[in-house]
Amino acid sequence: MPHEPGPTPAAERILAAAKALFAREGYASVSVRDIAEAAGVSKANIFHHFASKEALYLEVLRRSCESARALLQALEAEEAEPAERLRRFMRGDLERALDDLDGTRLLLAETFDATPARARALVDEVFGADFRRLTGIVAGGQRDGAWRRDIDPALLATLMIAANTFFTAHREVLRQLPGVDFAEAPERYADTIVELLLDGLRAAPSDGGAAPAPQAQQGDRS
Amino acid sequence: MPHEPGPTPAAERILAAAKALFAREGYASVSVRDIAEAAGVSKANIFHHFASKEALYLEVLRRSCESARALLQALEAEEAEPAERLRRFMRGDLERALDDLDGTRLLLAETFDATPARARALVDEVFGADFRRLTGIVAGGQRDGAWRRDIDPALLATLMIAANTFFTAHREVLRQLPGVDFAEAPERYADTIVELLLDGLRAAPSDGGAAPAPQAQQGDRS
DNA sequence: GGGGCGGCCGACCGAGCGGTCAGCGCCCTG
DNA sequence: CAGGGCGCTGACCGCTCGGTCGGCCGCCCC
Repeated sequence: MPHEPGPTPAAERILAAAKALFAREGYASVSVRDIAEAAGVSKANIFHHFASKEALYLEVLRRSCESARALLQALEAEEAEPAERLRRFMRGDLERALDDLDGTRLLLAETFDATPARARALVDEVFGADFRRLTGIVAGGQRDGAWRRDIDPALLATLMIAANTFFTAHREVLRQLPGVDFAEAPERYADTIVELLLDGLRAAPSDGGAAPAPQAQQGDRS
Repeated sequence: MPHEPGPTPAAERILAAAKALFAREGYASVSVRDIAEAAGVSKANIFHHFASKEALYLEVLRRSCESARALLQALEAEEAEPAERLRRFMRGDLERALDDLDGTRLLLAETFDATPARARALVDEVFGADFRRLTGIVAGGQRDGAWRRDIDPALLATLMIAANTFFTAHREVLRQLPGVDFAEAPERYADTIVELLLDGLRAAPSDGGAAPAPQAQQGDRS
């Protein structure tokens, strides 16, 4: 190529240092001086490449969003039966989250207690499409007749995402919890959960005193 | 009582304001001036009651820990069959988390990416006992013979906690996700998840190509 | 009624913050 | 080889940060 330098090497180092620091310490706890030192550049150079600390943060976030979205979309290109697709999604999603821990933590911190506008933006740009695909897999299994239809696909998708999010965000707690031996075995964690959910999904459509009926049996204790 | 004033009313207002601000904005983003203004006191008065900003934060955190632990222990005093105990735990835990949203967010932020020492302290003081109780309920159901024994009780407990944590921490995202109609119905969310897990638990001990066997079938793609 | 004491305040401090600016040197072009 | 632009820097700016200090004011005990 002729002369398409793109971001300077120094700019890349700034982005990398900023990503690590923002993910580990949080936006407000990191100073531009910290980032400059970690990247081995002068503070002024950071403002030469980025308009402000916030603009730098947003660029870091944008890249993390883009990479997460790309990896998520690359997941599961081939066709397979619904159970297998669920298994692959769960494994792949968790593996991706752990591979880019800093990026994942950035996104998690962003969705944690986000404003409605922020949440909508993140859903539209990053999570929405994959969540839809996940619910689509479940709905497909239900249409096949293999799975019960009284479980909301969105709820099952949420449960799977919740499991992976928890593993990623609170892994250190998992390591300390009594009786937990899977903190270092994410694949076993993912697989076991999917199998458990799959068995729940294959059960009969809930005859007992469960929570199937849309009637409001909801008694808030008043 | 004669003269046991305890914390001054102003000190209580400071604690309340600090809790709300720390929970919503994060420790580093909140200044002592912000807290003073929100509490309607002078900044100097804050340092009159608390040695430092960090000491104030720790006191807020200590109170939130204590209250969470007390409410969790109050859950489920009466005996019941395992399934019902699981149901009550799930509902109660989620209700408590949402009732004291600020306190819950404080704890969640603390466990998010915590250092090992911090994680251990929080497990020892707050979560450990309840996690043990939850795994105990599951193990009891397995001993009864009602539930399959190839599911790790700790994993099921983790999954339940993960579901509640996710609902609490990322509720705004839930509201924006396509096809999600339970963002405003925490009790339905909790109940449906428990029923799904219960059905998975009642299934046969996993004959297929599941993830039961302790053999390492783990192939990381290398 | 006088005195002490604890809750509380306004004013102030040094440090560190995000951000600016004039200028230096390298490299590419004419 | 002259010149201009760009990547980059050290020094500097105004401001806000967490924290301190001397003193006021009202209550309670003698």
